[in-house]
Amino acid sequence: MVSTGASRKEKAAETEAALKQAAREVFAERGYLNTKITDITAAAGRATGSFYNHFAGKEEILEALLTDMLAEADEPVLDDPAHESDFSSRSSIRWHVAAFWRFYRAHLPELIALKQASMVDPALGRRLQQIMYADDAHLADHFNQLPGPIDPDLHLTSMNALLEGFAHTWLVTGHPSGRTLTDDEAIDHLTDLLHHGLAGKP
Amino acid sequence: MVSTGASRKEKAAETEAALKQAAREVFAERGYLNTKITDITAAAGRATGSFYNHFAGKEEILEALLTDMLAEADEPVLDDPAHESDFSSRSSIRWHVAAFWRFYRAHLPELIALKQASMVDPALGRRLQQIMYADDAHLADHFNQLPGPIDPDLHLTSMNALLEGFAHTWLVTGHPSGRTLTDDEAIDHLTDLLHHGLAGKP
DNA sequence: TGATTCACTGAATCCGGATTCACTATGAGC
DNA sequence: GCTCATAGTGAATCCGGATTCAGTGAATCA
Repeated sequence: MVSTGASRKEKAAETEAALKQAAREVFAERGYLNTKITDITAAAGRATGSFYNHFAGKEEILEALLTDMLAEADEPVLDDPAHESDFSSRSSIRWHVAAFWRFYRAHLPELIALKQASMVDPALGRRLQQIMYADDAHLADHFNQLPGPIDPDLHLTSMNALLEGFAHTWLVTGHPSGRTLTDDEAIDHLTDLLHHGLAGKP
Repeated sequence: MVSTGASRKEKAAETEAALKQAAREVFAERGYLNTKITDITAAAGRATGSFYNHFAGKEEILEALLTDMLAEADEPVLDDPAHESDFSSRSSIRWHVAAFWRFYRAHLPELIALKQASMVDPALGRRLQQIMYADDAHLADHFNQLPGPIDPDLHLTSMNALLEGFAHTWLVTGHPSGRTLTDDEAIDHLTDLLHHGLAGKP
């Protein structure tokens, strides 16, 4: 089942890549907790035991996927260009929301898996989150630029809760009504809510 | 291990109650997915097999807990008295937030379990959510009273995401810093955010 | 009182899935 | 070409936990 005409290392790398890609697919399809090792190997077209030539277990392949994901992005979750470094204007809020939304959409499999794994094993979750949000501290600074008395801890957890929960509902589980959103609809809505609350544009 | 001097039905009811209470305790302590049937029976001081005299499995005891929870509350999640039936003023928003917060805090075990169960088994999740939020429709109506163009689906999922995610972080996993919040701090923060966005009180 | 039923009990059984490992095939080194 | 090292293979094994069930004793009923 392995393609031919490649060196040993090439083949090994190929298999590892196939396993990772297969893992992304099955994680997206049925979630992390519901996938068996054999689901991954089957999707990758390899034998069961082959998995263990590359990873110690499900946790490890998830870590590898998260590492890949972060390596691929310039900056972890919320990119932070100099020209959009605060939350005090609608456009800067929108910029952050859009960055989050695109990232979430592009990495559904990893983020679904991360969420499920964190849920079952809080210790693992903390470790993985630490990798993911290593630069939350940057964000906290930006909140300090907002007018009025601001509590960065509260604002940070609120934003995470809102963005992740909203994205999860619309991109992963799907809205009960079956309705779908365009990226712009979602981003605009979240931006408005963060900017001026339930009242919307003033 | 069963108390004496009771009729058969009384004893059975007593055992069932003990199992439910034990389930709440271990769900709160280690989560739904990580608890074994024997964890529940051990905590209840009963034998393993006793569990199956009352419930077909973990799913069923969770359903029973959710049913109890809802029966105990007058109205499901967000109570809705006539005098606070919209989201257009700060005080009405605060009222809803406070209702949610108290409910969440009072029913941590059930809500933790519900979240975990939903995560693994979307079909079960949908069924349970349907029980829980049967009256979401009421809320949607209230959003229509807000000024400006409002989209009830988006507002509803946003509020759920924000409130549940925030509550989960502070009441279940705990904030990474170890910091804790008083109920009023949490409720005020959420109210401000919903009312006027990141800018806080205008 | 004697017979019957019911809930409780916990050891035995069952089951799904993770992990291992003896074996095969092929590229690397000589 | 020959030997060694390595990745791949998948059936066998292992393991944790769910579920069962025959046995026990107390409440119910005649």
